[in-house]
This record gives sequence, structure tokens and C-alpha cells, in this order.
Amino acid sequence: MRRAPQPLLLDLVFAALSDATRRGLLSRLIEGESTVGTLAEPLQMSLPAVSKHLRVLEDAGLLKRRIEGRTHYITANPKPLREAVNWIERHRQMWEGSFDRLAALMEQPPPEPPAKESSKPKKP
Amino acid sequence: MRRAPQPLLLDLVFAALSDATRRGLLSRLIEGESTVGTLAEPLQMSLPAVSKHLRVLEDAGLLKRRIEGRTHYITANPKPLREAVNWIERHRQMWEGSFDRLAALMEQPPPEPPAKESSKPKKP
DNA sequence: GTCTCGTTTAACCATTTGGTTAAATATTGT
DNA sequence: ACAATATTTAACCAAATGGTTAAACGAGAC
Repeated sequence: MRRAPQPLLLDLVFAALSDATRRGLLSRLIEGESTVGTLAEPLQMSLPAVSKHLRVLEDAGLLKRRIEGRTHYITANPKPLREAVNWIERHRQMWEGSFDRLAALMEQPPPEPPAKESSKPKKP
Repeated sequence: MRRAPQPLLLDLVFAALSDATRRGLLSRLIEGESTVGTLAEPLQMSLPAVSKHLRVLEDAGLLKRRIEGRTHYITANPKPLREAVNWIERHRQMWEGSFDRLAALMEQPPPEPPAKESSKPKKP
């Protein structure tokens, strides 16, 4: 089944984040790659339910899936969160009238997320 | 570490932000207080529809309403956005492997935005 | 082959969402 | 008192959401 047209990506991201179960899944993915079954195991709901939640997150671009044999390996993908947080920060800071934290966010525009082993850019 | 879930409000905030019409309303409120009718006017939908959207935003704590006579004056309330952006930043930065901007976010709980020419508030 | 495993799809159900129009409410103006 | 204004509430509808169970699919194991 193909997806319907395209609702704005921001719509999908915020909608995906609006469910505590899905936020919980994302939280657990901080610890690294996992599988559908592993993710479902502690949750008190059926496997198809978890599968659906993962699909919502995937449609929002918040996770990537690597299928290997019969196992689906899931990892979090932070990229769409950038846009979401930018929207929020833009508004929050205009309302709060303090722009310096917005500036801090803005100073990282280059889309360069290559390193798996990350060099942590330290602030001098 | 496991953060005890604080589910309800975050659910409401993210759900409220997941609709482009509502985000548009919030954007327009950057320019200051407005009324229901004024907010509804450019939108191609009925007044009750706008009223419902405003209620969703209000339930999420994202706006405040000052009733004066028969007119409802609406202003944006950025406070709940703090929690939302904290959630996102916490996760985004863990996935992206850079923690310093998270630290920057975390170290500003007191509502004290004094200097316009700002340095980062230092914690010695 | 057959069986089990990991996962999705299908079909269904109840609730919520986003919209409508019509009516109600409350306030202001004449 | 009456009418106009600003907004909400009520009633309804279609579609989306979040869950279920049962069936299907694809890959390893025996």
C-alpha cells in the first residue's frame, strides 16, 4: 500500500512524536540498533501494533530500517528532528524575546553528518 | 538513564504542533495578541473550525486567552515549547553525538534573560 | 518438503480528529 | 426591547488513529 500524497514533513514528525509509545521507542533506540521483536517485547501491546508505530516513525523519517533475512534492524534517524526543533526554537525565542540561543542553533547549518565514530567538536 | 515519562503534556504539545493550520496560527501570534475573528479571517475555514484549533492549542498550554466582553484576546504562550524542545534536543544530540548544545539548553532553567549582549552564562 | 521464527498485511472495531452547518450564549449598540 | 457582533456549543460526518486477532509472507532450521 502506497502512501497518500504528501502531508508536510513537519506534520508527520510532530504527529509521530505526539505518542508516548513512539517517543519511548525512539528513546530506546538511543542505545543503538534494535529489532522489531526486541523493541516490542517490553511493551504491553501486540506485535502488529508496534509494527504500526514503527511505520509511523519511519514515514516521518525518524528511523531507518535495514532488512536482513527475516529480521528488520531499526535505527533512529535524527535528521527530521532538526527541522522540528528549528521551528519550535524560532517561535519560542521570538515569544520569549531572547535570540541568542536561536543563534546558537543557527550556527550549525552545514549538512555534514558522515562520521559514525564522531569527532566531538569541542567548544574552545 | 531512564527519565520517568511525563506523558500527557508532551503528547498534547506535539499533537497541537502536528497540524499546519495550528502552526500557522502560532506563527501569526508572534506579531502579538489577536482575536479569534482576526485569526480566522484569512483562513479558508469556518469560525467554529478555528475555534476548535485554538482550543487544541490552549489545551496544550500553547496559548492564553483573555476574555474581555464578547471578544477573546489570544496570545501565544511559549512555556510548553521548552519541554518539547528539550525532549527533541536530548534525543537528537544523543543520536548525533554532540552534547554541548544540549548542555546549553539544560543550563537555563531560571527565567532570567537579562543581557542582550550576551555571553553564555557560566557555571564556574 | 515441513516447521518455526520474525515480521507485515488484512480485516475489523472504537475513539479521535478536522471539518461542516445550525443554534445558543453573551455582550454591545440603537 | 431589539438587533448586531464575537464566539462557543451541538449535532453530524468522513477520515485518521491506535488497538485487536487471524492470516500471510519470507527466511532458516530440521
